[in-house]
Amino acid sequence: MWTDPTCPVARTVDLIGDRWSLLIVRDAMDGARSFTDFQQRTGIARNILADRLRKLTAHGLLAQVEAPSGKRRQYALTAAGQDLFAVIVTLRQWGERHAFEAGEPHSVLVDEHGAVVPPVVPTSPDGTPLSSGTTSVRK
Amino acid sequence: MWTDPTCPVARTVDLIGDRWSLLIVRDAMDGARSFTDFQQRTGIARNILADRLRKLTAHGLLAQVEAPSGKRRQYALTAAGQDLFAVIVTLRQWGERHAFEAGEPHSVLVDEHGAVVPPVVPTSPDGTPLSSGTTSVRK
DNA sequence: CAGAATGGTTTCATTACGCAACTCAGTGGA
DNA sequence: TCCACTGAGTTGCGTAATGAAACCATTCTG
Repeated sequence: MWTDPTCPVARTVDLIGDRWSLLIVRDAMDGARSFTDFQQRTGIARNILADRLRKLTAHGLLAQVEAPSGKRRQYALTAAGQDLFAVIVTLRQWGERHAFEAGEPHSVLVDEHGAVVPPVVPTSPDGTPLSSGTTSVRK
Repeated sequence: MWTDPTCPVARTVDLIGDRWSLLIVRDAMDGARSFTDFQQRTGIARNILADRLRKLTAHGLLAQVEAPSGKRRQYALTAAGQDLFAVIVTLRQWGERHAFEAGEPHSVLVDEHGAVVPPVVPTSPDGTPLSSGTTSVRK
């Protein structure tokens, strides 16, 4: 099924590598829970949203949970879904750096004190910043 | 044109949020340079590969460069393309954690000394690890 | 120079996506 | 209780994207 079945990047892209899944996860992290909530935030077509919610649920990124007080069922991120946080953040930071013209306004990710989240950078165990030139894939 | 014009995540997903673009970038980081090289590594259809290489080039992630000794032109990552390193790494690490059965073999990212790259985690300026619960998007 | 390899393009069938209309169950107010 | 309303999808259908395979023009290579 995969070109390279042992590559984690390929598997991840196979699960969330489309136009909408990551935006659904983004909005779930930002508090979206209901069908219409997702639909209005993303602007996705309703049938596609239904399909993506099904797939994300089937793959264990989302789960349908009972709402507290007799309300309708809602979608919530599972632990695996929450764990995409670092992916969303790096995507966001790349976009901030490269997808906007100079001076063009865009939203910014801040921590609970309002401080801008500094760039996420992969490092080796001793803290040395890494790049594609200083890393390799071991099979 | 954009899904959400001010969200960096949406813009980034608009550029590379499909089944193949990220795999092309992954392979470029792993040394792929020629058309057939990309085609064989990813298994993508040739017409789609041509289209993606055009788009990635148009968006400034790849550039066509003259090869050293009168060889054919090749594709190389631009600085913006190289800067996707953190995105690829977080996708890879998520996949390692969640897209494989226990004990199922997969490739691993190592630094130049062969040490496994530790999990990338967003932090606030003081080094505190962050999650979706401790961050928010400021418009 | 002939043959092979490279880097695509074209054609056509299949699939995915997007929009609008429709269904259906569960509130919610009079 | 009755019935309108909202939320959560599903269905139908037209358009766009994708994939497989064949085809073509340069560029190497012997």
